[in-house]
Amino acid sequence: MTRVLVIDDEPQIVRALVINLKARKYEVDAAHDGATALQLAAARHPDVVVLDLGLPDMDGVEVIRGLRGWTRVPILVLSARHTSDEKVEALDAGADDYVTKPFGMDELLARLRAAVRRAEPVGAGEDDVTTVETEQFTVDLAAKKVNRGGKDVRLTPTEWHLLEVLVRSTGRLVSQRQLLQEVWGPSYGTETNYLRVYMAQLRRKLEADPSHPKHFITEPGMGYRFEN
Amino acid sequence: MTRVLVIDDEPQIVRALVINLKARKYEVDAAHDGATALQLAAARHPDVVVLDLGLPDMDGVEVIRGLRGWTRVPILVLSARHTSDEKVEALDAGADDYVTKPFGMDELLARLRAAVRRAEPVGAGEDDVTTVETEQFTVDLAAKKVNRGGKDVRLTPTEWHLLEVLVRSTGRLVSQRQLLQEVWGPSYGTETNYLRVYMAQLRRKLEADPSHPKHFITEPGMGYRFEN
DNA sequence: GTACGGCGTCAGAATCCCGTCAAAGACGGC
DNA sequence: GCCGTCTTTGACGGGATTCTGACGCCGTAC
Repeated sequence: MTRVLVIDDEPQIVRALVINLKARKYEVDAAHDGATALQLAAARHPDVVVLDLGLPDMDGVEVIRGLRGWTRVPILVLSARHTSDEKVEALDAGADDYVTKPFGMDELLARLRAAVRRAEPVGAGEDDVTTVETEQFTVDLAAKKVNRGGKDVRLTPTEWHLLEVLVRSTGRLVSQRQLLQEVWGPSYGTETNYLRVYMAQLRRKLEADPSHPKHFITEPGMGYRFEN
Repeated sequence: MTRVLVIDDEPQIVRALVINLKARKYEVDAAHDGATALQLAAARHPDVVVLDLGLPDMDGVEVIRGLRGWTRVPILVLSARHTSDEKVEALDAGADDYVTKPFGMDELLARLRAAVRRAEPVGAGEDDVTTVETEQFTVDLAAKKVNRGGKDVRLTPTEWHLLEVLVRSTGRLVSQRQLLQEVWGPSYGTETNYLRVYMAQLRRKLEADPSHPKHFITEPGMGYRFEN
């Protein structure tokens, strides 16, 4: 699901955007000032940012610069200013698009889709690592492929999803609750038997010695960890 | 040097753009109709395209689709039409930005810079591939032709579009949702029966043994993959 | 030594997903 | 207005995937 960060200090605009975006199956975070926005962006890694330039605490262009310092996430600027200079400044600061208020919701959504589409196939913007290698096997996150000894390994959707979550935080412990919610959905959290079954599948398909795993480590009572 | 392709049938607009672009050290090609534009694009591989939708010989959106079949070059659309529908259609067809006439030259140039900047780090690789060959058949993305055993294969528009999307990300898994949204439009995403029907068509027309596909691989529950 | 909680394993049942086919509906050309 | 092509829709069978419960093992606490 695509995650959108909406930054605007006018509640009615935020409301309109949130409603429309959620109706179209986007995941939405909202901030009403620049400082919160930068924090949220760092914490949530949105796939696209919608930014109103008229914020109470800081200049909108500063927000753009703050984001561009560490991410290439598409930024779609909203503004009431129609002057050419404003647009040029925002675009040259790193914005991807500039829409003047009042705007048509259809158009905004289309521009949003365009921005997301452009960014997508490359590398999701945040992690540059698309392949992970171990002595036993290779995981290609972009192609969604696992190779072991020259042969592609077939994984079911659930197996793949679980592997993906673990590999994305290589070396770190991922709690059982977190795994369940990521793979099976937000309403799961206690069905640890699912994890046992699917971890066994993964180990059987990928570990050299499935009963003595080297990469898929169990942390009893806590969760699982992918070690490289 | 950045190469720009300008497509417009109004001489004075072309002149103004060419002068301004050349003054800023862009290399400029110009076309005054869609057919010439597509040829020029294939021959010269511009880094960015400025496209006026009002062309004498074909619909501007068709030009966008023609380009998008084989290249991800940024497309900046110019149009006198202000309606939301026009914009949405162009953007969803693959345009990157939409500027209504009359436009400010400063703004246009800023949007152009933004479009080029975005595309920069990616580029390099996949863009120049216009034909893909397998033992069974050859796909020419620019010419929109598929050849099998010396004969051209007739594909319907939908079949072609689906093939195009798959071939463009050869080796990578393309999710069902992504395929549906690319081929049928942004409002689709769950109609997987369409995919089943059209994948069957493609396999029947292109695979040596349609019931045991070598190139059009199904990843159950996830999507499809074109393997070469 | 024993009870208990957490984990791995296994196998059967229910469900989901895919490929296939055929027919109805929409569209465009003549 | 008719006809052919393309797209959409529905139904069906077979196979893969997911869910579920039972069982045994192991370490820890008492």
